[in-house]
Amino acid sequence: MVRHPLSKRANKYLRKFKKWPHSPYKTSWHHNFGEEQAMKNLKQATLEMDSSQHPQRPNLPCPFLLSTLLDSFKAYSIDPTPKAYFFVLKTLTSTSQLQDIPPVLYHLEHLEKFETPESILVYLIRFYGLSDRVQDAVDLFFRIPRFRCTPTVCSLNLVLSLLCRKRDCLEMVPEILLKSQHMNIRVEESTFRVLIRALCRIKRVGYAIKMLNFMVEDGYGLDEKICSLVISALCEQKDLTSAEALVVWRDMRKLGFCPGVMDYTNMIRFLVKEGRGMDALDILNQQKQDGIKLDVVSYTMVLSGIVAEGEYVMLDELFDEMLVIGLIPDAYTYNVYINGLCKQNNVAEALQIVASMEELGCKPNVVTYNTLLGALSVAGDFVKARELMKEMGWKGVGLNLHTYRIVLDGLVGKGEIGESCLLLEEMLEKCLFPRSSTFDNIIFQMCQKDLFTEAMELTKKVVAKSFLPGASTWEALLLNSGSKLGYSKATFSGLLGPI
DNA sequence: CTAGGGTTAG
Repeated sequence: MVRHPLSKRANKYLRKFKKWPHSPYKTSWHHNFGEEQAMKNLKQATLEMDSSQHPQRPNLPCPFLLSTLLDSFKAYSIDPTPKAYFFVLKTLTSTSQLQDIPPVLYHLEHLEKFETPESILVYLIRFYGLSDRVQDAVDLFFRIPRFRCTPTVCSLNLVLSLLCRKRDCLEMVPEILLKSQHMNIRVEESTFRVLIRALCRIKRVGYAIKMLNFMVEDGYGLDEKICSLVISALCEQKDLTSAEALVVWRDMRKLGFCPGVMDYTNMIRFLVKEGRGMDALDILNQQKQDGIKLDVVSYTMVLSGIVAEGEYVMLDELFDEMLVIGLIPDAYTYNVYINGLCKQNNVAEALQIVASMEELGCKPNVVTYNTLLGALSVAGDFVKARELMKEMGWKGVGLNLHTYRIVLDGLVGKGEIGESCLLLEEMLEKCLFPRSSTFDNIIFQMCQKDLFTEAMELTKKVVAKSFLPGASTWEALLLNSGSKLGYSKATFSGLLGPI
């Protein structure tokens, strides 16, 4: 390019052709320059404010940062920009100078003319909401139009999710939804999602389901993720019954919801927990029909539900079915099945199953043994029970508190006081305590058999271990004491121990 | 890709 420096077409920005080629402050170049400088000054002032611990002046009509902002821009004869306001607001929030925010907003609302970007307001609303100033957040939301800003669904969704975080704010949701219509914000699918998610999170599943219905009524398609979310929340709460849950499940399926493995599992677990084993079985069958892979866990849950309902024919059928489709039962499954047999007083077969599970390389665990011991105790076969407890010992299956309590309760129930005392001694050595009613029962039976001294001795022993017998123990001892033994008050104060 | 999800007892 050939230059003609003296011609009229010379580069007008070259210094030697100045003065200012344009009136200052009118080129965008200058404007940008001014803005940059103003921002620089503002930021600089902010930094100095931090390092010099600028004193707080809470009642000042024009707080420090705001006046700095205004001054900085005035110095370059340009109007403050949204960006500058945003910067000031961010600084104020991150340095917790909340008292200075309202004046800034006042300025923004009344003294500026630009359309405030929604993002600035969204930022502040979120900040308010997350710092426990939900009312401020809501107020600001309603005030958005006054900043010459058209609120969108973003602001609405934000406010709604903030409200849903707190139970006591929840009742404001309908009002917001209503008013948002007057603000010309269109409720979108995303709004429903936000609401449903929030409601599920705070376990207001009933409302979540209502919202889901509204969503469908409004013609939005069923969202699989949202459905799963509702199902899992539904299965964790306890206000809605299993019957209601089944209705929700059925309706969703009618609308075309295709549940995934986790949905089936959640549903089954919930129904079983609610004692609806046969309903759980129904879900399991749906899963089978839908061609969704079944696993040991689902079968185990359903089996336990079926045992709880006493449907033993079904129990056998389902257990067989499980084997037929090639699933390998594990200890959990066997334990459920064994429990089923024990409930039918079929300890002999239960023991056979234990033997066969060992052959299959599935080791019985403490649950297995506890189940068996419970059944043996009910049957009064304490010889076998003792045998099993020994077996647990050499098989390395640790006896736990339940093990002892199960057998002890069995012994006491059958009036085997001698054996009871022996087992109780064993327990005390390991610092395992019986249920207090069990102990009361032992003492009561001893007193009935005139074993008053022994009862006293035993009570002393447990009290020494800081186990507190129930009222019945004291009652039994008192009723039987009077005439038979002369004892001093010291006996009882000794019993009560240092506690 | 796997782990986790599931069992007994007043």
